[in-house]
Amino acid sequence: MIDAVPPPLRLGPISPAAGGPLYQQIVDALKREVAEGRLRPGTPLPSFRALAGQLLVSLITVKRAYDELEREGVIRCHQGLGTFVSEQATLGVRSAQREAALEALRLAVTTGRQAQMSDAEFAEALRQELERHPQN
Amino acid sequence: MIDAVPPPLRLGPISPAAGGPLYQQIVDALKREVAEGRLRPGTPLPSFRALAGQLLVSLITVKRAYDELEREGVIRCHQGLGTFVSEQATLGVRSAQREAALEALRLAVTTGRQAQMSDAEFAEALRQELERHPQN
Amino acid sequence: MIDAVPPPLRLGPISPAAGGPLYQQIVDALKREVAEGRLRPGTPLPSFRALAGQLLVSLITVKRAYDELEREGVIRCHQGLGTFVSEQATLGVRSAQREAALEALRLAVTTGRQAQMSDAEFAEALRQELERHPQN
Amino acid sequence: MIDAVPPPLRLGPISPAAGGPLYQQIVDALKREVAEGRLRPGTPLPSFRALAGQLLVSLITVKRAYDELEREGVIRCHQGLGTFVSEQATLGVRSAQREAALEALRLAVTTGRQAQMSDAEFAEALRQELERHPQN
DNA sequence: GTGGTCTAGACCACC
DNA sequence: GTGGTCTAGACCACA
Repeated sequence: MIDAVPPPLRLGPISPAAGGPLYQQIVDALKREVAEGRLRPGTPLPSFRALAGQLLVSLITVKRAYDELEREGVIRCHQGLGTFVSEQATLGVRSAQREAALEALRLAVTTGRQAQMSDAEFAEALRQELERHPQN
Repeated sequence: MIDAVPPPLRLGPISPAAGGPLYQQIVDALKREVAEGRLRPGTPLPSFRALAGQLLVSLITVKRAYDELEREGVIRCHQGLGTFVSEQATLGVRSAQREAALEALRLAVTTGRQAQMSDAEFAEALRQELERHPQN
Repeated sequence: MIDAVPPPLRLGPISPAAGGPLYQQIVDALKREVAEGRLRPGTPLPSFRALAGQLLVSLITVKRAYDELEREGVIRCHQGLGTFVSEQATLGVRSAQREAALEALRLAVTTGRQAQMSDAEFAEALRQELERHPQN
Repeated sequence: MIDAVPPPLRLGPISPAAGGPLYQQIVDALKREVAEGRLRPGTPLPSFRALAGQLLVSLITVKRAYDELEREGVIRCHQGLGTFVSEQATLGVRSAQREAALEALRLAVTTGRQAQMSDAEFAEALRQELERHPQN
């Protein structure tokens, strides 16, 4: 019996119109796949060329995204073998996302307090957002 | 008896190291002063040259910040007269800050949900942040 | 029987908030008085000081406005005697305003044509405006 | 067969003598190209450096014009990629030009009425102008 | 190569 | 004095 082939990587469209740098959009999309469990440790990633073709971006943009992800310990690039999701990827990414979420929440509070937002308003706003994004 | 003059504007230090563009830091600092009521409608702002000297940035950088603030309706620049906080400044800035806070909260939720954060964790994190920044 | 005293000059408020330069606002306001017949040739104008006090602007701003009006032949300044509406003022101002109106209309047409406005749209817009400003 | 390339951008001469600020002249010229359909959504614009060279103005002046156009939603600037006419550009510019035309017409009427211009005179002047600028 | 930011300094119009 | 515009040139981030 051979290993089950992982489903092909399906990332959202990468576009300059979306705001941020292209390489950052790729980084975020891949982190999201890892955090939500669709990309498991050990899974091989597409080659630079394959992903560049799939996302319609330049090769060096993909290279930069992979560099960033390797720097953060999410993936491992092995010369000649290919690129793989690292073993600690899921935990690492999740704790990083967690920290990012807390940071955003911190920003929300400092900004809202400047505009005199009350505890109740914050609580209500949070409740609404959580409802809109139910836990998996 | 002498005329009451507004207390001298005291902005936090502006530094290239602090992340964003210098002019944006100035914009944010001034918006904060307005939102929190320390800078009231009608108050004269320092001249370009004065603020540039005080913050140790270029005159052009101050100009750019003032331009942005005038575009957003926070201040009014009058050639030959000076620059003043506009009448609707406080309300406008506060509602904009409110919207920005909600946006940040939205980001916190989408990011945290990717890392499987539960409703309880969000609520607890919010509670802590609100405690750290009590309402004025 | 003595000459009827002209009614005191009553100009709209002059304010930096209105957009243009202060001196220009004064020039326009006085031209309007002349064009509409409330200021007749020979009528004496307030002194620099009087008008500056009345409009709450600086003396040199009034000076600049009077200079401009004299340059255009609307008023005559006589050292020691005072300032008076010139004899040809009404006709001159009216023909100048006429020309300005035509110029604005020209601009309206070139601008609107760029946005593909039709003859009918222009005619209808003109009709509405004329209704809103009936002839005296 | 080679790819179709858009015809090179041909803007009228930009000159300090023409009245307004240089950057505003550039803004207006580009809006005109968009409004009249010669510049379609998605079309790439010349780079800052290229346009600065072509118009014989400073790079910064072009930058300022592009900034203004991006703020108004007419173009999109993408770091590293270039600058493009935005998707909603044509509609947006046309409705803005329309509004500007109505505003100019409003000014024409208020100014002309001060000089006692009659309905008939306005109508005749409009007729002449429309003849001089026939609809495309 | 592209656009994004910052600097130093000039000249002008307005008050 | 004020703000408004323009220039020449630098450095950085992105593709």
